[in-house]
Amino acid sequence: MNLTKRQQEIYHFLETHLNQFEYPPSLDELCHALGVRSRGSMHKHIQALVDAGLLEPMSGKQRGIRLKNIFSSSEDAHCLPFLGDIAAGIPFEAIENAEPIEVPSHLRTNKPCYVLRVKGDSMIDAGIIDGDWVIIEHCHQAQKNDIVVALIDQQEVSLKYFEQKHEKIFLHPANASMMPLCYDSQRVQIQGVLVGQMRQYR
Amino acid sequence: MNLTKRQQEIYHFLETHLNQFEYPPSLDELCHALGVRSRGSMHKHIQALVDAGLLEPMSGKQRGIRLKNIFSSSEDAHCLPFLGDIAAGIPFEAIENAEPIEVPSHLRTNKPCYVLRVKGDSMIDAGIIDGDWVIIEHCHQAQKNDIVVALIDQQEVSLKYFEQKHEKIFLHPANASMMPLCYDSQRVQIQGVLVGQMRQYR
DNA sequence: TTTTTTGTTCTCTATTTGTTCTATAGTATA
DNA sequence: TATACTATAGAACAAATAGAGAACAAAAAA
Repeated sequence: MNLTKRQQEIYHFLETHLNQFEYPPSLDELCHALGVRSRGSMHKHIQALVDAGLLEPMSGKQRGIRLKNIFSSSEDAHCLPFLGDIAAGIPFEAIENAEPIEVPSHLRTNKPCYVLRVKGDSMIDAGIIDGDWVIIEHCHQAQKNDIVVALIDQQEVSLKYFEQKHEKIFLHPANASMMPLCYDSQRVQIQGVLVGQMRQYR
Repeated sequence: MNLTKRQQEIYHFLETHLNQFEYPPSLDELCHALGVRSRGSMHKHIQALVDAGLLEPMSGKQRGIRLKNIFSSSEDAHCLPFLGDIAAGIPFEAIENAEPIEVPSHLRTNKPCYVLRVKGDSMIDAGIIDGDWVIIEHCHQAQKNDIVVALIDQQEVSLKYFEQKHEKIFLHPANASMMPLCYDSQRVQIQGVLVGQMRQYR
């Protein structure tokens, strides 16, 4: 359903100013803010916005005007735990309280996965840049040329290409200005393998 | 049905300027914007565009001029139409049969969007590589530094940084080994702006 | 409880704006 | 020349939109 001019004005006002009120405004207060003298007229506009699915129904409650969250329909979508920045490391105990992030099914596997946010430019030549989300399959081993989340000396976490030669593990950045890292294998713990990546513009 | 010259002018104006109005213009306002003095004449043109399937029917509503949303068909909550490779261009007739692809809500806008698959390395320095999916908001104008889907001479389609200087449009690759392209603005048609990106490993 | 605030419904009026119609004029084509 | 198509102006009408204000009922506060 399309909004009329006045309805758009009012919705835009609510979008931008609703959070500036201490509590949601009454119809009279809205009238005053928008230069309308009739409460009944304002009520008609608000009701139209409710019918259009843009506001929650007030159902008689005083000061019951609320914006409807358009994207809240992601309730039943496939979500994974977002565990924060890669540099911060992964306290796996905190998965329970982790914020969920929506991930399309083709960017994950059917094994347990989680999401991290990339910090830094060490994988820039692989098209993974600062701020990207990466979807990681939670596992503890990898093959050559996998991109892995590696925990070094129980401290530092990073995203690198994986290679194992005998008792040495090489972690290759994808950045011409950085050198590969080499560790004894017992110092490196694999915390997962990269299976997907997402980026938001705007 | 073919459009007359005037109808094409008006449709092009609506494509590029409709979203610059706070709310859709009335016929009188359209007349003023396009230098026409008769509301009745404008109505006839708009009606022709409705009959041609390019605009939604106004059906008596005030300010009822809307571009027809080509993507409204199979709008599964979390899916967008996947229209194939970027190089292939966008045959908008084939949208009906387009395969749906799952896209998380935070990688799209609440305007009509579609998905393309990237071919080639022209945006590699922006972290967009061959085989990536890109989510494009369907619109017809852009700002400097937006990454756009541009149709050149009704033939070639590509993904580039957008810049407009007077009557010239510059399309900048993100690849040190490629040169920017420069065209007269009427040769370039914007088909959308990049709002999200996804990549699958494995 | 009583009082005040505030949402709801209603009627009436005015303004805005889409729709239809007639008339005029330019241009291309048979 | 006659005909068809396109474009424009402007008048008249009808529908959609917006607002005011009264009366009432539900909710919240005292």
